[in-house]
Amino acid sequence: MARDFHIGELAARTGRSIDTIRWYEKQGLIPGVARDAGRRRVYTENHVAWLDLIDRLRRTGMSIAQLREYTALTRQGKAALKEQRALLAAHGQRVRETIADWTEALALIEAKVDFYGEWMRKGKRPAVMPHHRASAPKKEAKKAPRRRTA
Amino acid sequence: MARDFHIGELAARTGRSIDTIRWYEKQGLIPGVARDAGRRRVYTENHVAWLDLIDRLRRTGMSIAQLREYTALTRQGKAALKEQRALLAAHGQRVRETIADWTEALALIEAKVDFYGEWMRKGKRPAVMPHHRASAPKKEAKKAPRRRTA
DNA sequence: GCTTGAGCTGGAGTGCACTCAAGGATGTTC
DNA sequence: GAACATCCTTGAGTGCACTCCAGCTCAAGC
Repeated sequence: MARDFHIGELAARTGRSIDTIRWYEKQGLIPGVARDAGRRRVYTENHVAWLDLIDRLRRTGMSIAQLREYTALTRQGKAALKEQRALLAAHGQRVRETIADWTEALALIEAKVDFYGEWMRKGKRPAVMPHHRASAPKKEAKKAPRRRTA
Repeated sequence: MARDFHIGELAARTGRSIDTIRWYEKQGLIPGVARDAGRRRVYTENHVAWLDLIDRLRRTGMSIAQLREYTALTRQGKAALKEQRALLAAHGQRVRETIADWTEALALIEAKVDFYGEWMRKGKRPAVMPHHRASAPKKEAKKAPRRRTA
């Protein structure tokens, strides 16, 4: 279909750096990369879509290791459909849990913002800040990923 | 009020490791740590509450640097009320944005899970996977924090 | 045919947030 | 008073996910 292209364009179109793309490939996250006569990597539209998916998963906290697993599964195509689905479903569950966790945290943050607002308006510290005898050790904290500093 | 305690108990009650607590202190995230006769750190109930707040903020992606800033502001008490509020409000905004981002990603993930389900049921790849000509470069990606591997 | 620009490889370096280890002091229990 | 737990400090090490660099090749434009 549409003409293929080199790494610079892929980088521009996906928002990742060239180095990151090469590094991802080395990590096994980018299947089907051809080379042209001059040994340069050649990409297709599919790679753009794939990197977009990768990005979604990364941004919702999937580690490179898990992404590598998932990529390996998709490489097996139909044969590993069940596993692909399971892996994604599990990730979806983690995402739901994290959203719940963040939503809860947001409530606390907003309460504290209100508390400050009160304090400023009244000139003196309001009686109750629901500093919440809440969260127990919460050993099983939700995970969330690091993002590039971009 | 309630008797004070040492670092081991604080660690147990907040779910952080002893090393982390000492490291946080060195980073300027824990004000008002007294010492007993034997130079051991002494904590109060307030420290438990404070660490819980810190934890909330950390888990919603606030960096140590920002936490340090916030801590410094609270150390100034009333004098920096406005800044404390602004910092927290800004963070709340980021949290809201991230939740929105994650929610959007979740929709894609679930769509893909359904897609796999279809594929498995029908035995052949369904026509449309809204592989979504969606997300543009998305240079301004939402940030999210790293979590301890715990 | 030479400059310019994009891409290549391999490997070292970075930033963040811990985490661990060594060697020692102090406190508590029997 | 000996054993053991708990705490102390300093400094080094870890894991993750990039990011940068040196030195090179290749292709295209003028």
